Amino acid sequence: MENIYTDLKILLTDYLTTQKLRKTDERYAILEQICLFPSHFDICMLYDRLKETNFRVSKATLYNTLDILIAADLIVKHQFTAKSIQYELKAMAETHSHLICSMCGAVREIRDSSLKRDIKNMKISRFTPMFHTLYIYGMCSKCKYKLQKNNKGNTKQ
Amino acid sequence: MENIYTDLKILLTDYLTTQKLRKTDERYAILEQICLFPSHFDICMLYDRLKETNFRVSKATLYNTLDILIAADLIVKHQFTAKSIQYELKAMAETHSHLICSMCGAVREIRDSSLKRDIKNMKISRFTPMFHTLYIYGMCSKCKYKLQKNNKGNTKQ
DNA sequence: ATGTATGCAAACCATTTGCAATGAC
DNA sequence: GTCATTGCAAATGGTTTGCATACAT
Repeated sequence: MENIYTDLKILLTDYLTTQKLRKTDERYAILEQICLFPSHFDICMLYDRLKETNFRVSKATLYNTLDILIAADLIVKHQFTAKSIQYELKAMAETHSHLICSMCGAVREIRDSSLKRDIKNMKISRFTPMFHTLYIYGMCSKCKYKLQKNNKGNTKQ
Repeated sequence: MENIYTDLKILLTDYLTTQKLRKTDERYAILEQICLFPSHFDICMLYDRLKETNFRVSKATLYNTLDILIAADLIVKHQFTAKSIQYELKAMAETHSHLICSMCGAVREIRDSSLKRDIKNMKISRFTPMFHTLYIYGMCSKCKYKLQKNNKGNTKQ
């Protein structure tokens, strides 16, 4: 599982080299921590995680580094909700779509290989697709259950 | 074209009535202006538009009202980019997906009825889908052209 | 030695909140 | 008359920026 970092480390080094950017400890430490997240994460989660493991990195550096990782095509940015941006390893994001509960904000992933294929095969003029996100908004079973329970009280609507 | 407002006005009235919310002039004026936008809009655009037409409405009321319109299922929220949220009439959003240029941020719409159907037919356990968004990120032809032109200078990479 | 990267703190800005005044019911 | 709604201004909080210091090259 951790060996995804082994691969991405090489890609990062390649990118930093061709772009003439510096190979700092912070950049590798950040990528390493990102590889340990099971899926999405936000800046705060990453910040806290780094603080309690290797070494603390400033927020400014985090934002800067995440932009580099996006440019290097290693991670992607999600905006499921207005509050706080979420990130994810691109390699992981490619394998699933997202179910987002409009009530509680919970995000779940689902595999949908056939749909992915259809999207990839779409013919689009004057546009070169690189990456896509499919967000399906709705209600998770927990919230639906809560809602039904609440509605039992007012049967006359 | 404007008669979409005629329809939505009725739906809004229904919603406000069942939810025991007040039918204020502001709420109808806001919905009316929204119906005049050809597609996406943000709070600022709506605020300016209202100021130069009917009457000025405060930002606080705008945010409040948009939340009601979302709850009433008349509009949807988009987060194409981190900066500023965009909104769109739900009836319009259902007809297309979005192409977003990662370089210049331009958003274009494309119709994709077969894909929409596939997504609707997906079987998802423990989740009730209400609405979905497909964002395809990539490069628009203008930016691609610019990039190619720039790269001609440095052939040695 | 040079100039990029980092950390800190201040700035920014869209959105939210608190509260007094207004107006729908 | 009551209480939801509005407008205003202040607060919030995630993200960005400016600048002095640190360090990769």
